[in-house]
Amino acid sequence: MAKLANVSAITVSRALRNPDIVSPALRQRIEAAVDKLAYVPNLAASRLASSRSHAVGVIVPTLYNVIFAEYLQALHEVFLGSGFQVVVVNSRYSKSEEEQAIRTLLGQRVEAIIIVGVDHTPMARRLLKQSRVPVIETFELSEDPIDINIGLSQTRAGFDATQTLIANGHQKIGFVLGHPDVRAAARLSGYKQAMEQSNLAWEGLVTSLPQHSTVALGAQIMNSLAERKNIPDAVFCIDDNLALGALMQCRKLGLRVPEDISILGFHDLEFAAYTSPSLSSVATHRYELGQLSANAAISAIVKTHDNKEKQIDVGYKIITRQSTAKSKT
Amino acid sequence: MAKLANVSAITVSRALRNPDIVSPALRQRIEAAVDKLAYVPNLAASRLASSRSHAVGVIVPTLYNVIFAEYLQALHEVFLGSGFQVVVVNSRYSKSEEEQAIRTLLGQRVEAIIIVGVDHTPMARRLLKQSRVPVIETFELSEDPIDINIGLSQTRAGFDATQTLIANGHQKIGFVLGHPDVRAAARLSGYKQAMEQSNLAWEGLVTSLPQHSTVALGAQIMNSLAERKNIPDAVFCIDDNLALGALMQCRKLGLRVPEDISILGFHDLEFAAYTSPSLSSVATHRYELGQLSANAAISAIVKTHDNKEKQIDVGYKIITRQSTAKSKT
DNA sequence: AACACAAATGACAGCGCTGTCAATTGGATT
DNA sequence: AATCCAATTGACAGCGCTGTCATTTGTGTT
Repeated sequence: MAKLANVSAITVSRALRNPDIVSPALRQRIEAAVDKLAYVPNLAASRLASSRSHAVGVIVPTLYNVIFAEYLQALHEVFLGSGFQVVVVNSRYSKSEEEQAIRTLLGQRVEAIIIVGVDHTPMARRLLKQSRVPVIETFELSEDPIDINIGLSQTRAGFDATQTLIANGHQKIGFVLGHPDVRAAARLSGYKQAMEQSNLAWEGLVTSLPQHSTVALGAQIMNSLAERKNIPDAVFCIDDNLALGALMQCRKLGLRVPEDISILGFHDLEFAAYTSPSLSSVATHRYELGQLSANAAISAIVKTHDNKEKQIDVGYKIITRQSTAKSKT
Repeated sequence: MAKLANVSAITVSRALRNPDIVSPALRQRIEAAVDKLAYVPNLAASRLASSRSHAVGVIVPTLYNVIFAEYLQALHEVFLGSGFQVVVVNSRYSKSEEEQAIRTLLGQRVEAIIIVGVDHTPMARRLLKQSRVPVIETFELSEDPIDINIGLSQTRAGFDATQTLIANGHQKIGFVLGHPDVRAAARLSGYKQAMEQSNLAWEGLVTSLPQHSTVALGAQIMNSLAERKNIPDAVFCIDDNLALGALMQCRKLGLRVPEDISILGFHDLEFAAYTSPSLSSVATHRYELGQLSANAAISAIVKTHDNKEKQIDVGYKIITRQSTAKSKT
């Protein structure tokens, strides 16, 4: 900054960070100079000198899924209101990229790290632990949280959802998913537990393709499912995108939903209530998850109290709409 | 870094940045120490000392829309491969937040700024110009680019799309949108031009609600549209989410698509081809946009050649599917 | 053995801010 | 008028790296 606009560097620093403590005269001169030069302070220098980054890091597996967009939205709202910059990094569902992302964030000396998932490389865990920054693991429940853990039991959600289908009298319940990330795998495992508990077979009823869950994939899978001799009488889709694709494909194939086949989604995305027929789903509370995570991070940073809860289960809620109904058999 | 692991700081720096130029013996000692301490270099210090941030800034209006997720995906792929960190900031469709975002990014001394849109506050323009970092404005075409501009004409896209509906024999063509951001407004303006050119009235045919475009909103608008005495025989929706909601609501209302009403979306989102009936739309090339932007940024940073193109029009493509058809009248 | 040259390592200063403490200024108080 | 105190302002050093140049070491050549 051209302190050639009359004053010492430190006064400029003060005027910019806390205008009130500088006299009006100087403040005005400084503001004029700042404006004239379109001066923007070097954050790297500021961070280095103050040893505060005023930044928090967030690691998500993808930006390509609305659930994380919603979650990030909530995080942003809380953090920006508190003067923190949010640094979002995408691990692309890879543990090694996640470890890399952690290094990047720690290198920036973020003041907290919020990370989706509870499975990390051993090195990633060490980095997080030794860094001594508050760590919040989210979306899942951990047996052994690094620090704070806010999530829901994906396995129980899969189990309970399957139970509702079984309770509706379905026996041949298909499970469809794309490339199984950790949370999808947990839901699948819940499904299998529920099936086994009711002495129902699941072998041959699980359809998985390596792509990420999309409407297109849902349509494609439903299409191949329909070519079999015995079509499932209910299908539990790993997320609502798959479910929507399945729903659409059923229409094309002349399969009636829910009369011929029940369809259950997951996540209760915004559109679920507005499809035709409307889509039953399992609501996960992304927004709340984001808010709780952000607030937990902030309390941990200012550590007013370390009576902080170490683990919060935000649960889930099964939403029954038109796409699932009692079996006619 | 505990150079208490035997060597000078500068050697650690070298070993970490360019292992090849350090002897195997030292390198090993250093790696061992780094591992032991879970040492992560302070990026702020590095950036300050080297006056390189190895970061590029991206400003998007929202994370809550897949088109930007797709776009960011492409940016990430190109930049991460080139060793740049991508810093994403969300302006939430606000010009003042955008200006703030620009300050944040310039403060971090990002080496290029990629920004969605071509309308900025005067101060934002000044900041960008005086900063001397390469600036890439995208998604729209600018009359007066700050630096590089890669986009498409939203107005022409709106115009041409409307033309195809007119060419199908439709006369009462509705236009529905949520809260009109700049690009939506441009498409609307294209629609009006096309209608006027064919001597068709558009007054009373434009329905706008202040929310962001969602499936829910599309259903809601279609519902209110259907309550009128004379329902439009075609509807141009500002994006595919609205169109999907409209499509679903038509089914609920017993309106046949396209027999009773044609529906045209925008952006050609992934699901458009898989709805039932499949959705006609206007393909915008987000992925290509992202790749071109990233590559333009990289060339500008290394400025191998400044024979760089200043403006690229990536165009759009009207995709006709089942939801639009010739009018029966 | 003497020399030249490349490779490996280190010393030093400085990037642009801010924490800390000292100096100055201008009333208010007695 | 002398004293005191709060409000302003500045001096200085240092945050943890890296650019630059100097020094040391090792190898090959004649």
